[in-house]
Amino acid sequence: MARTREFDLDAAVSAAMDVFRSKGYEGTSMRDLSEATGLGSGSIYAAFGSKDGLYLAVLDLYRQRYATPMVDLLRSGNDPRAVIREVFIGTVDDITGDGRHLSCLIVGASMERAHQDVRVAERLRSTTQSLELALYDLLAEAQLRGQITTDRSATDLAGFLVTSLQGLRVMGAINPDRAALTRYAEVALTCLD
Amino acid sequence: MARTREFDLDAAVSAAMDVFRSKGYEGTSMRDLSEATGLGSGSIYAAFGSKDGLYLAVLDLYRQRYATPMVDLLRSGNDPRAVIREVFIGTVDDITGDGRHLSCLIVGASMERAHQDVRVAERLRSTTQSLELALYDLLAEAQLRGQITTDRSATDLAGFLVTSLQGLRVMGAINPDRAALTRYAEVALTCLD
DNA sequence: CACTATCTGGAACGATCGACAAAGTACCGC
DNA sequence: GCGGTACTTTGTCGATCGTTCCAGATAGTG
Repeated sequence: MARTREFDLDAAVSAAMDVFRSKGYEGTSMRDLSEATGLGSGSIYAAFGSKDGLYLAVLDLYRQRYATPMVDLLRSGNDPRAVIREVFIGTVDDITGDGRHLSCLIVGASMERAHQDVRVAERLRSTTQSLELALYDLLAEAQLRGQITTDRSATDLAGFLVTSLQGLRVMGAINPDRAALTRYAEVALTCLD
Repeated sequence: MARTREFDLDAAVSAAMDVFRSKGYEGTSMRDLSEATGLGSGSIYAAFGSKDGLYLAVLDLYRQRYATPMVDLLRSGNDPRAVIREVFIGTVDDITGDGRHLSCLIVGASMERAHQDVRVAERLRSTTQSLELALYDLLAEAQLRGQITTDRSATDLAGFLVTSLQGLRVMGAINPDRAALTRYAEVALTCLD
C-alpha cells in the first residue's frame, strides 16, 4: 500500500522500559521517551496512542521478558528446591546486576500506578497470580512427594515466596548489597523445610 | 516578636503525607498540596523551602509515626516472638486498614525517589537499619535463650524479616487481601523456628 | 516513473508545573 | 496605640507537561 514503519517497535518499547524503570511513570516525560527511543513524539503517539499506552506496552514486555521465563522455569519439571532457589538467585542478580539502578517495574507500578489505572492493576494481579500459580503447582507436587514441609498449605507458601521476591526488590532499591540479599533469600527458602 | 504562624505545621505535613502516599512524589503537584493542607503555596515555600523540603518533612513524620513505634515495641522487653508477630500483624493492619489505598511511603520512596535524591536515600537506609538493628538485638538475645533457631545468624534473620515486611507492603498494594497477607506473614515467622 | 498512502520529525498548542515576589494582614513588644 | 515583623494571600513567572497537527520524506503500487 504505502510506506512501511521504519523503526523496531520492540526496541522502542525496550528503550522506554529503561527510562520508566529509572525515573518512574510520572517522572518520565515524553521528551525523555523521544530521546530514549530515538522517535519523534508523533511516531510514538501513532504507535501507542498515549503515554499510558506506551507504559502498558512496556509493562507487557516486562512481563514477557521476566515473569514468563520465571514461570517456565518453575514448570520445567526440575527439582522444586533447585528451581525455586534459581528464581531467587536470578532475582537477586537482576537487582544487583548492573549499576544502572533500574528498579523493578512491577513494584514501581504497584506503588505508583496500580491505584490510578485499572489496566495496570489488572496486569499486576495477573502477573503475580500466574507466578503464584506456578509456584503452587510445583509446591503441591513437592508436598505429595515429601520434599518440602506440609505444615503450611502450598497456597500460603507460594504467596509467601512471591512476597519475599517483592521484598527483595524493595530492599535492593534501598541498599543493593548482593551478599546480604542472597542471605535473606536463603532464609526465605528455609520456610520450605 | 511578630505574627505567629496560624497553621499547625504537623497537621500540614500529615495532610501532605496522605497526598504523597496516594499519588506519589511526581504525581503530586503543589496545587494538590495547597488544597490538602489548606495553605497557599507561598506559605508552603516559606515553611519548607520547596516541594522536596516538604517531602523530606513528610518522610521524617512517617518515620516518627510508624517506624519509631515499631522499634520501641521491639525494644519493649516483651516476648520476642510475640512482639515480632505484633509488628507483622500491625503492618498488615496498616496496609488493609482503611479503603483509601495509601501505599507505604517508605516503599514508594524507595522506588521513586531513592535514586534521585540522596537525602531520601539516606533516610530510607537509616530507617531500615534502625529497624534491622532493633530486630537483631531482640533476635540475638532470643538465640542465647534458646527461644528461636540458631541455624541462621541474627543478622540474616533480622534482614529477612524486614524484607518480608517490605514484601507485604507491595503485595498489599497489588491485592489488599487481609487474610492472605496474614497467612504470608505467618509463614515468614516460621523462619524463626 | 508517477502517484499516494503512510510514516517521520519537529513546531506549536493550551494547560499545568514548581517557584517566587509583592501586597495585605494579624500579632508582638514597647 | 504604634511600629515593626513575620505570616498569609494572590497573582504571575518561565519552563515544561502531554498532546496534536502539519509539512516533508519515503516506500510500495500500478
